[in-house]
This record gives sequence, C-alpha cells and structure tokens, in this order.
Amino acid sequence: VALAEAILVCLAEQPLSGYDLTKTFQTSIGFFWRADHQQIYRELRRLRESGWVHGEAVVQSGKPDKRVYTITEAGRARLVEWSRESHPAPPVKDDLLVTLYGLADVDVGAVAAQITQRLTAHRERLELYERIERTVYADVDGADATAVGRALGLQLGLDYERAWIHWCRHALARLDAFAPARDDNLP
Amino acid sequence: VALAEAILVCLAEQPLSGYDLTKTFQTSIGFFWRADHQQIYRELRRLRESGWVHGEAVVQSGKPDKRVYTITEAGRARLVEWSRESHPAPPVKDDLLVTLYGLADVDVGAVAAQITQRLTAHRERLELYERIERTVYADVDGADATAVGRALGLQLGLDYERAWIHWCRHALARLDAFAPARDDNLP
DNA sequence: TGGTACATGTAACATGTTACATGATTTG
DNA sequence: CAAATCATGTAACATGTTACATGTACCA
Repeated sequence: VALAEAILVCLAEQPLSGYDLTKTFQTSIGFFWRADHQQIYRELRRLRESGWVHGEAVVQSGKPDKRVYTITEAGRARLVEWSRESHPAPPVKDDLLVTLYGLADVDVGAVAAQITQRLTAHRERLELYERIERTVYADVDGADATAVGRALGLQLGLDYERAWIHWCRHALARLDAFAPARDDNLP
Repeated sequence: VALAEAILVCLAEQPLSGYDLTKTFQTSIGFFWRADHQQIYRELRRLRESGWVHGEAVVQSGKPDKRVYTITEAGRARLVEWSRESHPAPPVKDDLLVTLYGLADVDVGAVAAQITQRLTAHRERLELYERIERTVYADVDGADATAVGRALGLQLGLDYERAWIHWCRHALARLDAFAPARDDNLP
C-alpha cells in the first residue's frame, strides 16, 4: 500500500512524468523503495482515480508526448495522514540466509561463493554512498527538513552496508575454516 | 520463487505438517523468510505437483487429522541446485525511510515517534537474539554445517539489530535538534 | 546498423495479504 | 464459559515480476 505514498512523496517535491518517476525509483527514492515502470503506470492510474494527483499531457517536439503529474491538495493531506500511521520494521526476507539456515542440505561452497558476491556488491554500494556523502551532503547541517531527512537516510545506508560488509568477512572466515574454499564453485 | 525452497529446507531436516511449517515460519526460519499459513498450504500443493514433496495423512485421536509432508529425492536435488543459483541482496523497502525522504511534506514529529517505536522493537529483537545466543549456541564451535549456518544467521541478526539501534539513536538526536519532540504526536 | 534515451502502456503470472470458513480439545 | 491451540483450507484482492508491444531521435 506504500507505493502510492512513495509516488506522492516524489510529486510533493515537483511534478513529474511516469518516465521521470521510473528513473527516480531507480536512484534517489529507489534506495528505500523500488518500483519499475509497470507498477508506476498502474499506480498513477489509481492515484488519478483517487484524486490525489492530476496529469496533464505535455506536447514535446522531437520527443514523444508525455503526461506530467502534479500532486493535489488531497494528495498532500493523504501524505501527512500516512506519515502518522504505524510503520513497523519490514521483516527480513533473504534467500542467502535461507541457504545458510539449511546449510546441511545445500552446497556449502556455493553459499560461500554467494557471500563473496554479496561482499563485493555491498562494498560497491558503500562506495556509492560515500561518494554521495562527499558530494551532496558535504555542507548541509542546520538545514531544511529535506536535507535532514535525506542525510539520515544516507546515514542508514552507510551503517547498513558497513554492517553487511563486516558480517560477510566474518562469515567467509567461518565457512572457510569449516569447508576450505575451492574456486570452481561459481557457475 | 523462494518460498518453495524455504519449505524444502525445513522438510530436509524433518517431515512436517502444514501447521508445523506455519509455526516454523513464525520463528526459526521466520527470521529470514516470513510466510503465513495460506501461502504455505498453497505452496505445498504446488510442491506436491512438482514431486518435490509427498504428503501422508496421519490420523490422530483427540486432534484433527493432519497431513505430514516429506521431502523427496527430487526435492533434495532441487535444493542443492537452488543453492548454486545467484541470490543477490534483496532491495531495501521501508516506509519509514520513505517518510524520511519526504520529510518536508510529512509530520516530522510523527516520524520521530515512529523512530522511537522502531528503537524499542529493535532493542527487543536484539534481546531475543542475545537470549538465543546464550542458550542455543553457547557451546557449538567446530560443529556441523547446520550449527555453523545458524550461528552465522544469528550473528547477522545481532549485527543488523545493533546497526539499527545505533542509527535510531542518532536519528532521534538529529530530529530532536531540528524539531524538538512533543509527546502529543502519537495517535 | 545497432544501441541508448525518450515515452507509455497491456497481459499474464507469481507472490503476499486479508477475510472467511469449520470444528474438536485443552487451558484458565 | 471463553480463549487458545490444533488443523486445514478457499476466495478475493493487492502487489510485484516478466514478457510483450510500439515508435522516434540521437550517437558512434
């Protein structure tokens, strides 16, 4: 039920087309909530029906026409209301942890290889966040709500990636002692 | 596509009924993959059709009859195959972070209150994990695959909860400086 | 000539959630 | 006497994923 509100959050900042939203959901807000264009177009239809956004066709030359969506007053009200509702921590759901749980019945070498993959991915993600930290949030401090909120989001990302990196290293050491790694496990 | 395999992991250890599985998915494996009874019964039907499990009706006296599921050889093979596939990190999806992203357009006090709620929940979860650590995994060290896998899962849980607790405290301090807390924000 | 960016959608399917449905036994 | 536990399921709906579908403009 939160894709609707995530879209409203984006539109509260500025009017955007479905295409623009799709890109936003791959980067900025995408760090906290993922959605692809199919979901976004479907949800925009509903938001229109609910009266939380309205769309205007914009004719462009050289490019296909687009439909730019703007949040309505009802949409803004909905957003504030939603922020007051309860948002419990989403449960962890992770295949890798399931393979670990069933380690006796799976390929231990393959699991270790997967953890190595994760380690790389988390390191890359951390570097990305550190770059963002240096470039975007280098100065802001006593700033506006948006800056504070995003700096906190970034901080969580940094903490999160560091915790995972730490764990991956620990897990690899542990698994390696248990079943020494061979390099032929990867597909 | 992983609920099927999560069920197979459980059944690889021991035969279980749908009801038993439901309970397992609320605790042990439930820390890594959540599912309710509706999903489990639906999936068991498919697993039966795929030939990965077979179920036997067990007549009980005093209690309703039950259907106990056992993993087949094909099921075990599937599990090993699955463990060799790629398991990329699941994307973060969290309402609270969306409210933070849109902090300028929501109720800041309510967001702070939500973070307080989270802090409490993560502390409780951490205590639970620490209890499990003391009681269940106090001794095991050079042990079998299952023990190693579960100890690693537990370690991740501990790291994860600690990272969140750390962040919640930081976030509350930051938000408090920005917009001093009032106690009337909760519903 | 092929790839990427722009731009919007539908259809089918898989997965997850909420509600409904039934009924015995045990525990407080 | 009410609630929880045991035990299994269906139905409807919401959400997420994969594939299909179309067409222009620009760049190498």
